[in-house]
Amino acid sequence: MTAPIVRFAPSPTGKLHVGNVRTALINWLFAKGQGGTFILRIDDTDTERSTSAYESAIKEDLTWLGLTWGDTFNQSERFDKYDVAADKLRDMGLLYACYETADELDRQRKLQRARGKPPIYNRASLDLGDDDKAKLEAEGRKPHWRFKLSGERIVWTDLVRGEQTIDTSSLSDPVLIRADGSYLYTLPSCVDDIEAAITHVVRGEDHVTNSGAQIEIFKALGGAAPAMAHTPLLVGADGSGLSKRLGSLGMETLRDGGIEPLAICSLLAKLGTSDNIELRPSLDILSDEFDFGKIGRSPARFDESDLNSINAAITHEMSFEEARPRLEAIDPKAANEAFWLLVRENCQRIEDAERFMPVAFGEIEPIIDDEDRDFIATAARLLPKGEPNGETWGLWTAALKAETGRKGKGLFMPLRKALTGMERGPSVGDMLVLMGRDTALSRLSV
RNA sequence: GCUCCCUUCGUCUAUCGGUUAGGACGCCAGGUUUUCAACCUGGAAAGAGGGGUUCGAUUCCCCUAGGGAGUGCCA
Repeated sequence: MTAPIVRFAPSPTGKLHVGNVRTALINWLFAKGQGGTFILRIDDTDTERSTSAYESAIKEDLTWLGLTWGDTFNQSERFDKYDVAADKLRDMGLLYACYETADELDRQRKLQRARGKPPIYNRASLDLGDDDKAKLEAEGRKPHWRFKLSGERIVWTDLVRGEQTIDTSSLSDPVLIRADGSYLYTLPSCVDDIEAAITHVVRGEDHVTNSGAQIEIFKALGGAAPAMAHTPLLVGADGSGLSKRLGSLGMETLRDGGIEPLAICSLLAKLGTSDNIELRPSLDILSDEFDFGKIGRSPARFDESDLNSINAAITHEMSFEEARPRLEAIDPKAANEAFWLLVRENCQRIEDAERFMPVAFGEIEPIIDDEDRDFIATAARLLPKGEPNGETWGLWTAALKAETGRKGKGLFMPLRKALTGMERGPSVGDMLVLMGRDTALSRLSV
């Protein structure tokens, strides 16, 4: 196969969330795995809703995720190209002026629906003569422009869904140009895909019917349609649509919540595929493992708790150097290698290390149960002299065991609770070294 | 309403008519002689329902139910 060229084409009308990111990721992994090119196209033909703030947020998020692009451009800078394509379609008689208002169309659709018929545009404007049009325009009406579908069945072999058939006679002729002269995404997308020599259009299955219409546009414009791959959409953990929760599933929210990019990519790359869902070492490995054939056809549930456990796996192995900047952001004192290596296994996110800061370097409220008071007093008395080191814990607990006869949980848990104020956490012996003898003694004072 | 797609353990899935229906995550139990984590061992856990076709259906067909998507002068 020749090297594929793919594109991710977000509209800068909002922020990236797990749904878009999955599409971006799949495109990226496919391109990378085949030695191809990943293009970032900003679909900002809707100048009303598009903002440069969203555009830079999207680029920032993609960069953070590691989804770098070989080329990027904005559709808003290419209107002249779209004009040429539109003229061509008009000359071919495939783009025709329509004069219905949005209200009229809405009424028609409701009527058709009420009769149990599919709400398809009736092509009334196709029959308008020049006189009719002149009259309507004299009334001040501006036309919008529709692409004339062939009415034939469009067939393609989808890389995910297999043989696909779209009956264009069951579709409305798509509006390509609004009454105000601006372009909808349909035509620019085809024009750009042809010019960028896109080999594979990879997007969510919400686009399958669009693809049917767009394949006709590709052909009309003289190009062959790219290969198509439509992936099932993600749904929430409860099986319902993801749309309600997009805010909490935005990249910004996840990043602020301490989620690592590789956790997101690992989950999104494997979810809904026949591969196991687990942390993978890198995007390169993920792209080596990527295959359209592994993607199932039913919607996969996106569960945030999976994200947390994959993130925990990253955190448990993260080196001090990697964690350092984020630890510094918590507290300069937290940027301590011994501390990090001790607590990381108890952290799901780097930021969870903050929880153990008071234990190592600050004040905590010791937990000493009444029945353990004598034991703790004994412990304080037997704490080896000098600053604690790697040997101290073993010597100390052995002495305590000999003196009190306690062992196992009864021996260790009271010490843990007194010294750390918690029932769970990192190794107490190592924590003892960090907190120092004076702090330990003060926590053991009954 | 109409069109398309989907439906196997809780979750992601394997199975190309004959399997003790497999794996992973999660869960439960035990172990590793402190907790958590990690690791090891074991365990519970599934073919939406109903009809066909067939010697034999999870697998093929139909119906029903449920879910997703489309049906925009959104993308």
